Amino acid sequence: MLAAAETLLAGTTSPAAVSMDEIAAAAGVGKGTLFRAFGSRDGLLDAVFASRLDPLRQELNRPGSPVGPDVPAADRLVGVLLLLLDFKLDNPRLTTAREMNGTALLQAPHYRWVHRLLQDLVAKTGRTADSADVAAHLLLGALRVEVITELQAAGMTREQLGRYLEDVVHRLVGPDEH
Amino acid sequence: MLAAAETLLAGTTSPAAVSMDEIAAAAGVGKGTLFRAFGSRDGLLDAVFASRLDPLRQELNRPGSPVGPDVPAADRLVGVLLLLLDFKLDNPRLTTAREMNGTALLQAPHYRWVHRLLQDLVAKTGRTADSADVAAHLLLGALRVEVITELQAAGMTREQLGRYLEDVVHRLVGPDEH
DNA sequence: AGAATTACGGACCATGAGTCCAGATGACGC
DNA sequence: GCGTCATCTGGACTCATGGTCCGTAATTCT
Repeated sequence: MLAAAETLLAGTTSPAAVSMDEIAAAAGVGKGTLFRAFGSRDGLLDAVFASRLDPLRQELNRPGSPVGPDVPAADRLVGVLLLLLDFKLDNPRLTTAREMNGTALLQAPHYRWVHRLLQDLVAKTGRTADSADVAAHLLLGALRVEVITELQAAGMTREQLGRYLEDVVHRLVGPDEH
Repeated sequence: MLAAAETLLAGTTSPAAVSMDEIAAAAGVGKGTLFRAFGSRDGLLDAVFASRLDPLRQELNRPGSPVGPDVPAADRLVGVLLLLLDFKLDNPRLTTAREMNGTALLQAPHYRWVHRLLQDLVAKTGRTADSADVAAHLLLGALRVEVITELQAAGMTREQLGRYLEDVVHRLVGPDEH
């Protein structure tokens, strides 16, 4: 089912228009089964998302990786963000489906997870928890598909996007001043 | 009709659940009329938004106002953002209705308008047009209802939000470095 | 093998955006 | 004042979609 959903989402220009009926049909399964397994459309989307995000999670835990647990916070932060950028560039439809679907994005499990990670990393660069909280939201805001898409449409390349992201990080994560 | 829509939106905790039927009924008008006047749900929402935003627009054009056309860009920028913050704090439901309704927020007329304004102001503080474009998106990202709501829920007061916003501006709008 | 429990699928329901047309309302000429 | 024509209006209707429900099939247990 996850695979079917993923394929369908990737193959349309308007992921919001992919219905649960279609996904069920494509997965060769009844609608009831789909809902029993995932609870709701959001649940399904989250599950697809989680499965896609898994390699990234692994990479973050693998000691020795360029974004592994031992890397200094500042570098790791940049690394993670660039990885997320790549993820969004590689899975635009899926991300769109999740980010543009009305329901509270900030409550979604993967958002909370990434936010937490970023918050910790930012905090380690010398900011209070509160201020790191805010900064993490801002960094994630900078990565919204809508924004990225818009910038791409305006002619920015992947590399330029990466550079702009790094710039944002540097501006945003300096130590508190007051 | 605008007034009816506004009232209904303000009076519910889940603005997404306010239907066009309800609005039509509350306005004492047929659904057909509603759609003829605004084209679609989005159109109506935009219209309500625009009407609410009008005083703010006026203030921006009034010479002598603290955010008027003659104020130095850096100050004006902060002023405008604080005004927008106030607006969102004062109209949380309306803003939620518009920001959380799936359809491309960045294409909405008011978003484009504010973005343009911010971009110009940022550019005047010594950044290239491209970089100002990005910065403007980030600033608006910092003002998303979802984020603001979350921070409020975490216990931040209006004043703290204002201060955090100012901090973001200062971090974000310095001159380009590379 | 037969009973009991669980899982399945797709018909069914509820809701809400957007359409459409029969009739009301108003403008205009006589 | 009245008939005709054009325009506008309201709400019944269509259609799409998320989510539920239940008869039946599969599976497990004895």
